[in-house]
Amino acid sequence: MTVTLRHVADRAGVSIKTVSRVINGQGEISEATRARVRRIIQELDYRPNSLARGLVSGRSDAIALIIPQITDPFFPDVLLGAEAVAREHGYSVFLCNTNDNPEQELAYVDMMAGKRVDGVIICGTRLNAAQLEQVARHHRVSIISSRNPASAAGISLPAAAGVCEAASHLIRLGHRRIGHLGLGPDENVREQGYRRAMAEHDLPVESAWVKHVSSLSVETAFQAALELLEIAPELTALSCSNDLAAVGTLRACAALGRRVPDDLAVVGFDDIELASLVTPALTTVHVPRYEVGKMAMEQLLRVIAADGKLSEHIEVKVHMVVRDSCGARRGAAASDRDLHEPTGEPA
Amino acid sequence: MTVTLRHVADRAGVSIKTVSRVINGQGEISEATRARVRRIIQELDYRPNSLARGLVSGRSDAIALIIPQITDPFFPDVLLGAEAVAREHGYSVFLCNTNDNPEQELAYVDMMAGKRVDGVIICGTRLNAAQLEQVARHHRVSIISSRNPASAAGISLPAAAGVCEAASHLIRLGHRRIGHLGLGPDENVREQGYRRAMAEHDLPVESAWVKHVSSLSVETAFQAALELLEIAPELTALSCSNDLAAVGTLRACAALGRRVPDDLAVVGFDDIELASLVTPALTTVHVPRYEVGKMAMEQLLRVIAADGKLSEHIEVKVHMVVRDSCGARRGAAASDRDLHEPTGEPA
DNA sequence: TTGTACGCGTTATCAT
DNA sequence: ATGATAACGCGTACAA
Repeated sequence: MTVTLRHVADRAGVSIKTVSRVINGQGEISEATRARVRRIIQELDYRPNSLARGLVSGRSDAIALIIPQITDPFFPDVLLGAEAVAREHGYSVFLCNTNDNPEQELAYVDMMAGKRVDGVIICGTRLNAAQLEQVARHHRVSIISSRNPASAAGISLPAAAGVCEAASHLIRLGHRRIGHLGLGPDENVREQGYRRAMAEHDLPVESAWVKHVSSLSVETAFQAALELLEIAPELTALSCSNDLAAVGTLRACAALGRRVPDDLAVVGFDDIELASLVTPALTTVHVPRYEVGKMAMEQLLRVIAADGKLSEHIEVKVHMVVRDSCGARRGAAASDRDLHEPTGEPA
Repeated sequence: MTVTLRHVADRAGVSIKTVSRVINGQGEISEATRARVRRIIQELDYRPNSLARGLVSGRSDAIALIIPQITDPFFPDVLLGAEAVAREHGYSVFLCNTNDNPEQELAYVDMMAGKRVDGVIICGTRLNAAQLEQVARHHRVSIISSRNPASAAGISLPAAAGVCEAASHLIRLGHRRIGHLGLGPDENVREQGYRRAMAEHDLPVESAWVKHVSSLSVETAFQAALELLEIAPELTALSCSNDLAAVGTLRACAALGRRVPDDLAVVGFDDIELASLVTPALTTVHVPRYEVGKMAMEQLLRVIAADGKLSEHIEVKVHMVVRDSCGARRGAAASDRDLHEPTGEPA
């Protein structure tokens, strides 16, 4: 039923190798036969079978992108960047959404190994260091993380430094009782950034001030923030592991009647589009997500080209974006700072 | 380098067929050899090559999901639902992001045909009816759309009816000069819903009231709304093709100093999470996206099982969600309607 | 310039 | 219960 090289060759009265040649543009072929073969290919709507091709070439021209939650707006941007580069280079991408589940993540790694993907991008892994090392040893990977195994190539996000900067910002604004809301108890790089900022300023961190959630969504953060603010009403500021958590906190404050930033200052992380769309707009740390995805894929291409022998990390830069959720606003109207300036804006 | 059946067979002192049998759980195998083979497989970390498997079986256990923009929060949810079902059934999913570009969409369809995917889910296609028919004839597809080709199976979204309902809501609130902002000029199902509502109520639609954009994002909608409201300041309400467009409109109103809903009522479509997070919260039409993705994948499985001979559409239900952006708010505090009710909420 | 024959790793058909 | 062998569709030596 399905058209193969054989069919095209027979129909064109040539050998399959000749057809193969015109398809891959190799060797010298007479213009006449080339044209004829091309026509037959069109007529028969022939399409090379990637499976067969991959079987012999040992390459599948596919890569896997492993992420915890595509519904977190952080990841679609990363995906976009990675996919753009992948497509440019003829690669397709398998999307592997792990639902924040380490076991599902490992299962996907295995599955993708079976698919003989040429490489794997792991972003926002929920694996522990040992597991990640293990995966990196057996596969060609490009890891996007703030805790990259030394043995694996990838993109390094200065998350601890970023959160530290954000927390320091709160401290500079005069806050002393600052809490943290984030993933826990294991994935604590960001929390460490918060703790570092507190330590550097000789500020105590009460254990009740740190709240852990199992996944970062507006809803889970909303619940967690509600509990946190009940247990630790003395907090005047909250550092959140990402913007979704910060938005959940905003909602919790609204529900509790606490005004932001007056009654509670809030900082997020990631600078997803949502951060600038909520009220008050979030002060947060910008991560160039599209670039990160792009760089991760470029790095993966290098790993593939280097036959796996490459373990370089590239560190991206992040920077704070000050908006309204901490009360330290510099001029300008709240509504249009992050969009192009409209012409003739009325007062 | 890579471990094959052969290696396992040799090491276990059996034929490759025997190994194949224990892997696929076929035929009668003595417990002894089965155990031994299993052990060797573990030792060698053997993994069946899907490419080879697919070559002979004619199946790749992979499907393609084609979407215009993963950064539109509509699609991640659809993806999640589709992926969950896919994984349950042992399928992997290729993500094909077309960037709203019909040519890239067609290119992806071709590419995926080469990959010998077992089926394709097309969601939010930018192809015209003829192109879509064409694709549906040559591939096993499940199409998520509000304009499903009769010949193809899929999930049908009552977008026109939904927009009509939303626009009618505006009309019931007393609005007469209502505009529409959406994708154009081709993909106009939603616009038609708006026009139907206006027609049913004998209201005119000035050509200046309908604004087309080439893609639906906050940013493009912001620009478009700015222009629209300048050209047609007489509008008192705006029906938007989706929530992102509605949020862009909200931003434009903020920039122009027009209050929502007082100076302009706004309705969206999709009910993405963002809709309930902006201020004022959007009145919109809820689409059960996760369910849609799930159903689409289930439908695709049926198409595959039926050997492509299936063209049934399943229509999903949508419903209006009234929030604050039209001024027709029923009781309750704005902030917590869409999250679980907190205990002991202060006044 | 073009063709033949083999192998990629697996499943399936027959034997034994 | 197990094994030899032929496909699957394509690329690559090696010939011609």
